[in-house]
Amino acid sequence: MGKVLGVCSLRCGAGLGSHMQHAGKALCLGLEKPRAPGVASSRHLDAFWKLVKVRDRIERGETIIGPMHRSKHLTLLVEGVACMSTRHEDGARQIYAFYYPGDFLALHGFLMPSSTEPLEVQALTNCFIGTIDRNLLEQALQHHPSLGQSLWGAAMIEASVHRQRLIIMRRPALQRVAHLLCEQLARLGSDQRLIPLSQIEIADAAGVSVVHTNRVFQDLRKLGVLSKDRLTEVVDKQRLHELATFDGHYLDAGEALSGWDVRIEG
Amino acid sequence: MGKVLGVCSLRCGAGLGSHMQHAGKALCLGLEKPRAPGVASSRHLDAFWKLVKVRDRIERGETIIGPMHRSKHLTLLVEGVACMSTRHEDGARQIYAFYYPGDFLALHGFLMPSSTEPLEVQALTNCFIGTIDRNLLEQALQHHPSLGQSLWGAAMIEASVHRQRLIIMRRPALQRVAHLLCEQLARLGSDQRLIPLSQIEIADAAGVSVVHTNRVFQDLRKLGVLSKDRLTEVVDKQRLHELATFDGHYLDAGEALSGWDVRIEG
DNA sequence: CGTGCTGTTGAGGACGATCAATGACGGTGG
DNA sequence: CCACCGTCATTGATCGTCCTCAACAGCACG
Repeated sequence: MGKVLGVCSLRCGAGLGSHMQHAGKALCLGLEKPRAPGVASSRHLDAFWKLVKVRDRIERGETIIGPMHRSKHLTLLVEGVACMSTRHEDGARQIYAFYYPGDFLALHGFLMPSSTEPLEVQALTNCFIGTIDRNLLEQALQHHPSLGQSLWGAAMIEASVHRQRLIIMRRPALQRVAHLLCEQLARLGSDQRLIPLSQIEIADAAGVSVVHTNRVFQDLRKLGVLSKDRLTEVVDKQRLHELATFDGHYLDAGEALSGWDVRIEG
Repeated sequence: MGKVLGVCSLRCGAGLGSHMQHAGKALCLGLEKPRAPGVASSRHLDAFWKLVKVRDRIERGETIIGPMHRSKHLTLLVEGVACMSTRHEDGARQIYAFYYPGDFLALHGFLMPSSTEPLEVQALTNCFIGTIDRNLLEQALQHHPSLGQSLWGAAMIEASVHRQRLIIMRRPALQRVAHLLCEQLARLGSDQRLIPLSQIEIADAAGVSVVHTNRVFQDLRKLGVLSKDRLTEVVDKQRLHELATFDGHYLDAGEALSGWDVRIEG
């Protein structure tokens, strides 16, 4: 079996296939609409999408956005998988969030350019990223104020995800991993069962050692939740949700921020 | 460590005797001038402060803001100590943040009224709270746009605090507790050495059992960091910072959000 | 065919949870 | 003033989860 890495899915555009394949092959053939966490599709997004220009191809393992990044543009993941992380002083990697096609990268870093947090966005597979110039975004936001709501909503959801993770950090490793898997399924889309992450990456995000993560995987396989092969494939989503006591509401922006209008001054 | 302004903070004026004491006694005697992150000039804050009306006295242990709170007003802690928390299904309490006089309570809940997170703000001592009506706030924000930046900046700092806590959750208990104490010192102010929290509350926030928290306290006392009496009193702040590898930058709003303007529509 | 990354398995040990009981302190009512 | 009570702090003992170290197997890639 091929590696899981390199697989990405498209669930933004309606007609786009979301087939899984392996290793290093870039499969996303196009991306019609951006998908930020919590940003439901709307007519404004069409206008938004026109602002995006594909800028760069990023090799797997490279840093997309560095620690002291003061962005004059907003970065968007067009294709591939990435994560936001920091390094502990002992070298261990703390992963805060995974990003999939359509996600804004380090949104809070764009909204708060002066943040001194040593955050880093790293490509977990070969990626394509798009950028939106700050000036262009400014204009768009003036025409479509609700777009700003979406931006802020997405940032607030990032915070919700962090809070949620604080909760499960106090639970045993199996539930921690299970919850993380649930979250990825929810982010990836309804019919997605294959999670494009390695055990190492899941371990770094769940705060569990790689060895123990592997044992948890085996437990989950015995429970009939994960498939037997080397892939991270969920075969019993219902059971997984039960094990994790997962409630995906915290990922919904819903009508978040309704009534608010965000715009950019000069 | 420059300006450590705290989370969601409209902090008391500097000259005010806001000395805290141990569990049970709420001693903040007054609150004259608010202070908010990211706003150098205080003329906006004066206008802001006039909107606040003291509404209620909250008894220790009571809930200030319930889980499904859809606020038509913004709540502000005038006096006392409070915390934002959730309950685990087993009854354990997860504390996300402590609030001190001048802090906004559950700011994200105000910015995202539709959030379904079961968050709760609870009074840890007898408290006085103030409220700002949403309509009034709306008007004020239109006259003083930078206030909106402050609101959003404070919300983003809440997220930073959560992220930071995710980092230290992977470190041993002593450093976890030490870091939490550092954070409280930074939030309380420069000269404050007495932390108005019980070991139980610190345990619930640090994710350590109460028993083990007590043992950590004793270790910290042997290290000469905490005083010998039953109070949570820091006598060697420098050493505490070293133990925790604390860097308070993540609490700075700095010039966050400069260039942004937030206002409220209807 | 080596090299590197990921996944897998075993053994030993540390950290911290849990249970249980006691001490210290403040407040309350008799 | 004293007995009683509730909350918080403290201590000991036991046990489980999970980390660490170490080695090896499978697979992709040059």
